[in-house]
Amino acid sequence: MPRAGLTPAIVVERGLDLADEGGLERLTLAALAARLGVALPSLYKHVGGLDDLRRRMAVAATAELARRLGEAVAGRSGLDALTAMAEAYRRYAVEHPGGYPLTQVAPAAGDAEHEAEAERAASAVFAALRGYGLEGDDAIDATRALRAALHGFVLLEAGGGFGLSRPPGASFERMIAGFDAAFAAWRAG
Amino acid sequence: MPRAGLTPAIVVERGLDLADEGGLERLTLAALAARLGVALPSLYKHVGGLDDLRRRMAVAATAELARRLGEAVAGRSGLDALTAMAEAYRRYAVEHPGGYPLTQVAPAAGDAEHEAEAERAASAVFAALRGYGLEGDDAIDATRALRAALHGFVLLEAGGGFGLSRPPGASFERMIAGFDAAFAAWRAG
DNA sequence: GCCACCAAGCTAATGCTATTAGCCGCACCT
DNA sequence: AGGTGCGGCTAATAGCATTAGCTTGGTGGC
Repeated sequence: MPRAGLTPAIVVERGLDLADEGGLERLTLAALAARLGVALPSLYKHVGGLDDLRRRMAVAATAELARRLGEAVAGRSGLDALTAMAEAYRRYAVEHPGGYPLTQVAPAAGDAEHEAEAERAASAVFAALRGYGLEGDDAIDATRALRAALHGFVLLEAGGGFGLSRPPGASFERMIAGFDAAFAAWRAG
Repeated sequence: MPRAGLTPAIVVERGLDLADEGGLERLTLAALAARLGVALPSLYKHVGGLDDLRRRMAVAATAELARRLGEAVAGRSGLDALTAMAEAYRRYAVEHPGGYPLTQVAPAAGDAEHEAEAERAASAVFAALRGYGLEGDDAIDATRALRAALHGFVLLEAGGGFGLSRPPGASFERMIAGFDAAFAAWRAG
């Protein structure tokens, strides 16, 4: 019998595909093994189990999100940076409905690799606010509010939490414009 | 053997307790049956299965959230209403970490009971914005932004997504203040 | 070119989960 | 007191993750 030629990277990649297609609940070792044309236990030669697979997927997804966010804010500032970052954020979530939720699970304590990627992603959000001149607690509060709004928006959109009355993209743009104005006057908040 | 005296309501209630203690992943029919002092298949006399249990829990949790939000906005307006509603929202999420996520899953198509409760909760959020004089798409966008921020904030807080550097409550207050200012100037957004 | 080794695949077995089928007895209603 | 329905039970099935241990194919050393 010919070997399948799997590697941990391939397993993680196909796992992300599977999650994007059917949601994270459908990510099962059995389904993934079938997708890869391999018996279920064979996967254990490449990943440590379902939990380990999910962790690796989270690291990969977070790295990709961080990369896109970093690219979006590079060379931009103010509303321009904020808009580009937010659009990149939402686009990633729309394109990767299975991978996105993994980018927002907190890394396990001591998981340096995962923590580093999560930090990179959070830094890109933070960087989009650099032009607003916020410092200390102001900057922390602003970053938290922005992350919360982005996270909540894409989750509600993906979950069908918004009605069908108005395109989500329009509401998203308006929300970002609202944040731009709020950040400009943040110190008075 | 003495009867346990279960009802669907009791099963749902204990299920919510279980979810609040260990998270939604730990909500298993086996654990719930053990908690209720009953064999696993006995639960099927009261709920249709795991999916049905989760749906009933979602309805109950959403009803409770809607009740609290409705009470918070009653007799208040403007920033007062916004703050009270937001505090009630966050408090519910903190007190019911297992039940809260269920309040934000979209009802199945045709599930009138679930839809009605979800509508009640969304209406309470909407009602908190009444004092800002927003209409049409402006009101839709504002409600979506507020819901997104509330949802994202409590999820990130519960998931440990925020660092330990600053109390989340302070950031939450600041976020609400930011929304108050943003809604006051929303039409210009 | 052969051989030995290692890793990648496999089958088999275990235990946990949900679900269904079918049995039994308690408690209420007349 | 008796009948009946409902709420509990045990048994059986199927899907999942995980572990153990076997087999074989590809590759590097000689």
